[in-house]
Amino acid sequence: MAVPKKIADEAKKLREKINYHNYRYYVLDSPEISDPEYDRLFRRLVELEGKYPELVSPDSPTQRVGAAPLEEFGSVRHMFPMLSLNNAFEAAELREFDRRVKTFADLPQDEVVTYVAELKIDGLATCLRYEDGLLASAATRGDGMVGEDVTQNVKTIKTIPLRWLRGALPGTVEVRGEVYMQRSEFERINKEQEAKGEPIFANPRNAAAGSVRQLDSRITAKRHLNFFAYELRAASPPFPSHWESLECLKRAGFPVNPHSKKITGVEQVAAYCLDWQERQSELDYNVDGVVVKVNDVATQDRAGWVSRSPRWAVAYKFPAEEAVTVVREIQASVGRTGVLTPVAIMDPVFVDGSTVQRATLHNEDELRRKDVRIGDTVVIRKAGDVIPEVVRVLPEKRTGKEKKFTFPSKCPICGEPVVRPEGEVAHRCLNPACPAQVRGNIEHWGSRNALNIDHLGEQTVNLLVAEGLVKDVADVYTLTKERVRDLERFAEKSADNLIRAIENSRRPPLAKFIFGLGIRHVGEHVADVLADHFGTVEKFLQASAEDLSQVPEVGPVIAESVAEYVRSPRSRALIEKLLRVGVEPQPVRSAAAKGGAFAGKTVVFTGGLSTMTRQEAERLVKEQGGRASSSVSKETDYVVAGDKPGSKYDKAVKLGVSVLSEQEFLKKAGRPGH
DNA sequence: AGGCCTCGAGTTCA
DNA sequence: CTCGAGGCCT
Repeated sequence: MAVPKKIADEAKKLREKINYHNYRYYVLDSPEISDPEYDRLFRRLVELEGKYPELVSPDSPTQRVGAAPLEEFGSVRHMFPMLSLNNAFEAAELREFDRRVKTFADLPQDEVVTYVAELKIDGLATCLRYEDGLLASAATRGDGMVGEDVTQNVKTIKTIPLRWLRGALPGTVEVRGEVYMQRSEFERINKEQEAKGEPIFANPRNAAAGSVRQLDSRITAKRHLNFFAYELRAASPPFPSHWESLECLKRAGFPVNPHSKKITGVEQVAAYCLDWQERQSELDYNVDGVVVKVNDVATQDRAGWVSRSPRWAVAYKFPAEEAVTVVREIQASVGRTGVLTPVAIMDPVFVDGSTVQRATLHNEDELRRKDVRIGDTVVIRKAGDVIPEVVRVLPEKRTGKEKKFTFPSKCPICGEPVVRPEGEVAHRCLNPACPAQVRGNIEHWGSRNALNIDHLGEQTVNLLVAEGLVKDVADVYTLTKERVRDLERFAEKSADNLIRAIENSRRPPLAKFIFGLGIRHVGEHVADVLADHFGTVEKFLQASAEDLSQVPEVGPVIAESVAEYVRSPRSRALIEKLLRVGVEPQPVRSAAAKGGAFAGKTVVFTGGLSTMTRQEAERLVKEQGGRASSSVSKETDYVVAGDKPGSKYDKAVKLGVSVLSEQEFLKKAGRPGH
């Protein structure tokens, strides 16, 4: 049944009206009409949409109430990676930042730079994608490249425009900002949770995070989340300054933090930071610092990037919440490599959202520097919001009964001797058969970045090893459902899950296989490099120290460690056993053979890249069949000169090697405008 | 030789 | 996130 034109027009008008009043009410906090009037408009729209379901458009305000629960979140790739910022903890570091900006942007040191300072809201970084002004998707930060699709949930946030009110930019743009929960709302929700006998949230950030990651967006709708926009990104930068982007966002109807300020000169910036450090409690939301950005986009571009963070922005962090507790014991925990790590066991204390009881002391040197003793009263805080850290000892609380910790001379797990090798800080148990190492190796094999075997976590591994079912990683593949099911805590279903997860891991890419072996100095990255270089397990097993040191990024230490590993009868036996029980590492399909823009070519990068990290660029070269090297020689085919190229550029010119700009490189790789 | 950047390995709690 | 250490550039 076609919708009569008159009705369609009315619905459209209603949507626009409601969206406008929404904005007046929620963003500007100055409604033009009364609540009953608003409700009348809303009910009329619901009525029309009920009668003619085809009227429901994605930007209809009725879509904000939440939809049926999802099975799981999809994933969304960000147009531009969401990167992290360098931190500053005091004014001196802000001045240092200012100095670096000028150095790298080729400005005289007496130049006064204009910055934009914005409160750093303690919430969840979120990326909204708009297509021709219409909200298309919303994603969490995730790993910076790919986030979770939380569109349904974000639509319930009333201050986020489903369609730009005015000045919509054409094409695809990303609006980034922080989803947060006001303190008052947090308290309201916790009271509600308490009344329902449900667990309460530790802090507003956790409450916001929990609400955004609700599979049932109807629940999210009931938690009144909020949003501040702070970044606008499009294929080509739409404005010459950051401040103008913020103004555009405001015009479009986004809430932009009212305390954001354009500031001239680093001294004024420092004053702003210190001012808000004092006044943060005046706000109805938590802030953990101030973000400072160079205002002028051209200056930003000249200042460039260091690996994954921009040189033109910095996060000034307010001092973290601290707590005082007592160290009752210091334990040495043994990791999979045999390293003994001292861990302080403390009286439980509540800091920044959770109760903390343990904190790593890293190693002997660190422990000495901080001079932590058993019985000491210490100040602790969360490093980066999660990991507890001992900040300092309070020596005035000492009674004289405190005991210094001495590293055990025998491994606490297997009783074999512990040594601290010359020139290293780590204490090690050298016994490869030490249960801690055996368990650790199996756990590592199953871990997410190695063979990714679900359900093979710490608990399960402990049990399997204790029961004698598994002595090494190869034994994992001889497990049967019947044998697992007979274990305690394992019923039909969980046994099934485990066995299936193991079966799914039988054909890993060579790189994952090598990483999973847990060879010393071979982490994810080096494993990747080795797999690409050797291509098959057979070739890898024949590698000599000399072959290995030819591999870029592999120096003498890694070469020796790997050579030792592949020649050791113990590890050869293990690998043979793995192959025998049916693990088939997949040879690397040579990109060179497949052809590609850089087939058989060697590419070297110099200077900073603006649209991707060095690593990503190197991966791109590899995907296209080429090899990324780090030094220029006559074997080099291309040198890609980014921002501020170094001596490699000069060398390329001298040797007559072709030099590409970043844009030319991207074009060649088939990713123009990436 | 010294400095910078990246990588590896260990860690916490819910 | 932390520290330590390996590799490469200057």
